[in-house]
Amino acid sequence: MDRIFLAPSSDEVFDFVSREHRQRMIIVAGMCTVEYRGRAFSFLPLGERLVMVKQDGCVIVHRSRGREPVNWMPPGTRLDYAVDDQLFLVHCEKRSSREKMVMEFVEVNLLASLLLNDSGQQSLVGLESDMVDQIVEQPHVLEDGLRIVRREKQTISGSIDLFAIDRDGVPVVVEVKRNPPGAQAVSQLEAYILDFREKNRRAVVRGILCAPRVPRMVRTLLTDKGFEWREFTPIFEFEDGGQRRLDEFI
Amino acid sequence: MDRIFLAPSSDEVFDFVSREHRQRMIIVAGMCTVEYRGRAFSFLPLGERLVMVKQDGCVIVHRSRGREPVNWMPPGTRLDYAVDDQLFLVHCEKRSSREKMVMEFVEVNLLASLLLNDSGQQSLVGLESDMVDQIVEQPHVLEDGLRIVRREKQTISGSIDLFAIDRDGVPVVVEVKRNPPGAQAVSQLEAYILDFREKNRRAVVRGILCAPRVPRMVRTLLTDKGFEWREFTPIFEFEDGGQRRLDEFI
DNA sequence: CGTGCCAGGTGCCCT
DNA sequence: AGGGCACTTGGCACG
Repeated sequence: MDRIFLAPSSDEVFDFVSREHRQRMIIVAGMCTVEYRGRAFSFLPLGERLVMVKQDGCVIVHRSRGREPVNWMPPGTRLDYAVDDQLFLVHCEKRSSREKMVMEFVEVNLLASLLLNDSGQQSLVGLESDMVDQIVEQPHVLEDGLRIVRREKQTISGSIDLFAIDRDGVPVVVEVKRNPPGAQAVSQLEAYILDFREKNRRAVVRGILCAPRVPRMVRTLLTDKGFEWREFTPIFEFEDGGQRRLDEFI
Repeated sequence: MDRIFLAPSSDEVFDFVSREHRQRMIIVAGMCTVEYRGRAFSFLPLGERLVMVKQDGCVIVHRSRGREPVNWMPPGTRLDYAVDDQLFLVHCEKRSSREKMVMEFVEVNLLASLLLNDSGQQSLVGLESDMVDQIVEQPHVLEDGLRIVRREKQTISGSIDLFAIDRDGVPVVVEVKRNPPGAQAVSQLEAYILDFREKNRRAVVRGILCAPRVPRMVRTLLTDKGFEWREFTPIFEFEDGGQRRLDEFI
């Protein structure tokens, strides 16, 4: 099922990866250098890393710490393997995005291939879209009498999350943030509003920033610019019928 | 050096990880479910995945495709291993960020530990800061007679990349983007400008958006709002003395 | 600690 | 293919 080498020679590595490439996920751990040229330029001097080569052509280089790979290539990358002067070489190139990565292995400690049979779909709730869903279903969480007119309304300055009409018939632009917003969210809202007024001859329009928590600084900024804010923590439903707030920890 | 098990029993897995935990990076490949509760809620049904547990306490779950892990826990996560009813269980919890991940292994195909000796520093050029460096050194790439006054100037609406004075003594706000900017970058610039005028009694001030490429739509938006744009592709120098433009592919 | 912002961001969905 | 935007964004620098 799974195939493994411990401390293989460069030739053994070459034979192995040539046989397994794009058939299985390949794992190579060893002492190497990594050079990248494309969207930026980087060089990683000699050291021991773990490399994954997936069947979709993406390459991921991990160091001993951190969630993020130190180097990588996106899915669709073309790989060429070679042995030169006892070094095991991996040339990665993606022409469409014009980028390239080269790894030179001085030594390979672990070499393995895996066939991961994995077709299940991950369920995921608690995203901003779930939050918007809830506001659409129950607009009163923002304020009584609010009527949602449109979702994801396109404007020249970007798209706004919700466009609504309040109980007095005044249009309302609503920007929803799942995470505590910064000044940037206010700028975004302001741009929408200015744009709306521009296009509608200085019509009266309200702007609301909605998030589970709105930092004090942002509140001040909103108030200064004549906008409003709402704090709203959504409640999520699960397949088992349970409900849970996003800020509950279990 | 590196330690490996093929198709170990749950008890063997438990003994192995208990011994290696935080001593070496641990790799577990096998059939499992993954549940996450924290910043969101997710469930991944039974399937074969590759899991890395690093010494800094981060956990990374990879599927057969894609650069991104399907599940993960950040550095600093506390792990508990257990065997229950032939299942190998991994409980991951990070109290500071109130999140939790649970993996249940029905079967483990590959189990390994790695001691990655890796101390070298990665060099990386081509970032936005490198681009700003170049403008500071040679302001004429933006326009003749421009004098850079400040870098990373703080404003209430965020920080601006460069603050300068043009040949006529008019203040200039410069926003630098490494990647093609969107409408958001214009909003950001606009917020700075509005803020500046507010604080300086409607003083005359110019706004420039500088990027290697400025999309047509963004140009229009900038022009509408009375701002300017510059296209500027930086040239990077390497330790070997070579120079290269970021848009050159080799 | 939080706050702000870049990233070789990645991935998804839209036109 | 390109634009726009959320992300369990991650990571770092700074107050």
